[in-house]
Amino acid sequence: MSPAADTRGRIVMAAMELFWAKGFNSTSIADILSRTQLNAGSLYHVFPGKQDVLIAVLEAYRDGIEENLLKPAWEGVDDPIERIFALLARYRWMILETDCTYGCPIGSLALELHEADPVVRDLLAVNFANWAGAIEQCLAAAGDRLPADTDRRALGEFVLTVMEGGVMQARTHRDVGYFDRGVDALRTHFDMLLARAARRPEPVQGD
Amino acid sequence: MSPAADTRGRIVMAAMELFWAKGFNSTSIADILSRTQLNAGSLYHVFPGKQDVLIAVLEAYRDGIEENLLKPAWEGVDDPIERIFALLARYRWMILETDCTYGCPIGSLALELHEADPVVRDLLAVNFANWAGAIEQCLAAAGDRLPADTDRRALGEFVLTVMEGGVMQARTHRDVGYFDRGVDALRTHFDMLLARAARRPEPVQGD
DNA sequence: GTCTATATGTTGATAGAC
DNA sequence: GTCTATCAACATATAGAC
Repeated sequence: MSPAADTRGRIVMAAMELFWAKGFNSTSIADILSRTQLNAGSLYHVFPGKQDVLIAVLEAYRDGIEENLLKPAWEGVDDPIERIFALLARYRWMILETDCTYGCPIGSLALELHEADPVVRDLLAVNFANWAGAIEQCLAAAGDRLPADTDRRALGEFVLTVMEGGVMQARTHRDVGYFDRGVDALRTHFDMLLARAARRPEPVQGD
Repeated sequence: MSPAADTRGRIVMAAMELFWAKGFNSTSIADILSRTQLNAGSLYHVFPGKQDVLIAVLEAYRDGIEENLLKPAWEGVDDPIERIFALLARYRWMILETDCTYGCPIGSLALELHEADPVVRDLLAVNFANWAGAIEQCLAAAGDRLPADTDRRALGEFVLTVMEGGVMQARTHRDVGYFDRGVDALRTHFDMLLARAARRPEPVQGD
């Protein structure tokens, strides 16, 4: 790996943590340099400006969702519906791990950057879409356990909504209970959907 | 009304709009002075610093929720369940009115301010709690139309979650559809709860 | 590619006359 | 209470030697 690639990687890693902990605007280039032990020249040799660091960070989230988020969350969980709640359990764990200061990095950036460049906004949107898309695949795998008229895309987005809203309220109140109650409500939602599908089974081919 | 009170009111109003449009960190004192046509001396005569302007803004949201948000949303809507969706419809209207750039001012500030002063955090929490509390009152008014074991506090928070998540995704994708699908899912949730309560009516006193 | 020094602008906040 | 002028700190980004 070339030295520049290493430098780039160190910057992206440090910026990822700093943007998550302090936000984009409150993170200075000096913060990134301090954490990476690099000099301004090195950073500006790799990135034209601060926004390009943000873009690289969002690309890293996009490219790492499978390996860094879904894979560890779904370790040993095969049932597609339970995978949804296993992912939410992982967020719960992160909330506890950070003393209820955890914020979803994508969600926080999405709300912090009010007049974001189209490239940045697209990357935020792609990150959301991939997250919800992963849930949607679980819902597809659940097949006819869900009612036939279930909008699986909408339900995937709904799970993302519950995560974001739960994380937001838990952080603001410094209390996981707000996240837990949201997940409980979502569990009730799924229970009712599954019960409805069980009461009115799908027409089987040949009926 | 004393001149200072007028000055204070103008600053709070301007800051409210600016924090909503640009965020707290990206709004400078100069922005506020420019919009209010005031000078630095006047602002710092009323407020010790920028954070105190934020506190005043959050207090204004807290004190205005009934008059500025709930009252207009519930004009002519009496059914407690429909009031919930009328409030969400008002958010939909704001999303459209802003070309899908609308962000909930409280939610945005809650995620932007990573290391907020306890006073600020409490005010954010109170704003959330009052919003969810207003929904909870609707749910209480719905009485036995909802299942007896329904956690009405949790469900009120859940409605807030759906609003925040829907607004967040709609803004990021610049597409109301994301908000609409979230509200639809919540409608399904309520329909299932109401149907469940109708199937298993509450034990009536004397049964 | 990396270093140091620095340009250039903006920030929140203050001083002191009126 | 309001005005103007200004401070000190910090921001992003650049220049040019090595």
